[in-house]
Amino acid sequence: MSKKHELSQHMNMEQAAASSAYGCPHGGLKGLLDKSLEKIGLSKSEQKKADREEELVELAVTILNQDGFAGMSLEKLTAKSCYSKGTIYNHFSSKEDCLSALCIRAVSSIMVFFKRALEFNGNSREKAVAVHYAYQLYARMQPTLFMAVLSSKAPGVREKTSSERMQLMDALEFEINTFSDQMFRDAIEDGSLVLPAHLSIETLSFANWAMSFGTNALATSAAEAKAVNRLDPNTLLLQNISILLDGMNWLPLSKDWDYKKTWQRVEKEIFADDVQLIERRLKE
Amino acid sequence: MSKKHELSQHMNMEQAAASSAYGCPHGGLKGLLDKSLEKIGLSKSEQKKADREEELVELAVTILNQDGFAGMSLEKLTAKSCYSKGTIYNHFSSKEDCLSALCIRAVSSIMVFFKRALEFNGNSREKAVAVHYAYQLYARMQPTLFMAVLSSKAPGVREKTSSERMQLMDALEFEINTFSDQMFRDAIEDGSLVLPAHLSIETLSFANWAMSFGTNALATSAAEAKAVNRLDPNTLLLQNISILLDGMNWLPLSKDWDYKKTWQRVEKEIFADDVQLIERRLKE
DNA sequence: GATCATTATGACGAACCGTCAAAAATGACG
DNA sequence: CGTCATTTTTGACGGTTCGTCATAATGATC
Repeated sequence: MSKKHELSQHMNMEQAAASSAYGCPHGGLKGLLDKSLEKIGLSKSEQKKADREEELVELAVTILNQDGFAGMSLEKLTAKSCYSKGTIYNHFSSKEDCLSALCIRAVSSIMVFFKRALEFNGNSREKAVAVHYAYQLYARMQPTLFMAVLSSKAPGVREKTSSERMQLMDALEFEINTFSDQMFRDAIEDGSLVLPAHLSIETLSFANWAMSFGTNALATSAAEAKAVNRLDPNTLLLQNISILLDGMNWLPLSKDWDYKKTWQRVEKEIFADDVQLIERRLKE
Repeated sequence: MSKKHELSQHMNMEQAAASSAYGCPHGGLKGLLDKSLEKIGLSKSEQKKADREEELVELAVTILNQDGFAGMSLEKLTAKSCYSKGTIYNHFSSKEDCLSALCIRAVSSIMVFFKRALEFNGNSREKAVAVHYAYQLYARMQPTLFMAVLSSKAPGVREKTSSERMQLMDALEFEINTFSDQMFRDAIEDGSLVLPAHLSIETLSFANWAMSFGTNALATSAAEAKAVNRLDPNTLLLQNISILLDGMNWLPLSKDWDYKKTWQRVEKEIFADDVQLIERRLKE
């Protein structure tokens, strides 16, 4: 029996909508897309597989959001999808491999956010602030996925991840690194930052990342604990970053510039849509 | 059949040594300890249970270190211990509850480290540096446990943790918070730190924590990745913290004081034994 | 040593993992 | 078309882990 026939019984509207865009076993309107996609140099079967992987990752994200990190299982993914176990394992060599796929998706999204943030019109330190805003925004939009990225670095997960995916992962991380380094290079270039004695660009770049990551991770996972509750979550990261960048002597210093205004401008000028999305979700 | 009889067959020396100190079902030399322990106000049965819990947590830690986070299971704990499933579940209401117990153990150890660090002879900023050293040292000694503390904050884990353990956890976190805040109070007291405009002690304390946590977490879990590899792991945290504390204007600033020397003094004067332990472990 | 309360045991059903032989779909070629 | 080799899909299966619960063992009390 084909799982296809269960569609109308077991699928809710959301899922149906999601998968009809691609199509189960030999799905419907896909032919229309094929031509344009073949241009990229993928054979039909390769393209089909890529499409399905996209579909499965999407589905896995919804499971992750519903049932949390530990609740995510390939069994559930099999049940929710219209494919069978074997096919699922044809895409993901293991549960951990699937998790890594989710993380690649997450990091890619973050990178897109970062690039959007960079379009903010301001001085080099303001641009850095905008990038931090983007990071914090993503952490709030996708808390589980955000934390999952960290878990995916655990040895147990890495060991069970396919080597191709590992390469992709590493390449992405390298891209983010380069991106971060570049922000500091730009700042040195335009004179607003002078490399402190004994410190390299890499060191500053890492410190910057560590602070942002640490703040977001604690804010995300310790949200109910008192340590974080006592502080204003909206400007937590801004404050922490301001202290750090002041420590680097990145001009203009926070005493000479209203970065809170910058923060709000970023919110309104670049990420208004996404913020609205969060707020709408909170009301429900 | 009692599991006790399997001891000589299935237990290795290590485990046997560990459990003989307490004793399976109605273990041997325990009576000697009972009197002194009763003073604290626990009945024999309560004490016995507490002892066994201690033993189980110890055992769980070894499993965690061997098989990693995901590999830890109450099934394995049952197999390695000399008790049965029911008894194990009598101590831990679920796998997650057990994990929380491990984290409580971890945070307690960290707190002990912190207090030792505070005994360092130096100015207030040096003492803060010593505490960071302690944090980083623990993260290197118990990387899996260190990361597990974060995972235990996930909603899925908290939900399945017994309420008593949750309370203990929250109390511990509060203690660490208070401890951190106090460092800043002391610094303000002795005049080496002036509260910057619009910033509270809580804000500084949190920034300090976030930076330390972020650095250690990234260093621990991204050790194989290039981002961290390119930097010196031993002074990573010191550098990051130095920038941050400079940003707070905590005197003496890093340009006026050799904190690398402080760092090394802390290592030698307070944590020499533990560092040796790590290095010995690396050689094997 | 008879009685009752507490604790320990391991068999059990359910969920999940990852594998694999068999079935179905695909597509190349006459 | 029909044939047949290749590729993909399927779901049944063995193994592990979870958490529960009826039953058995233990211990306290009189």
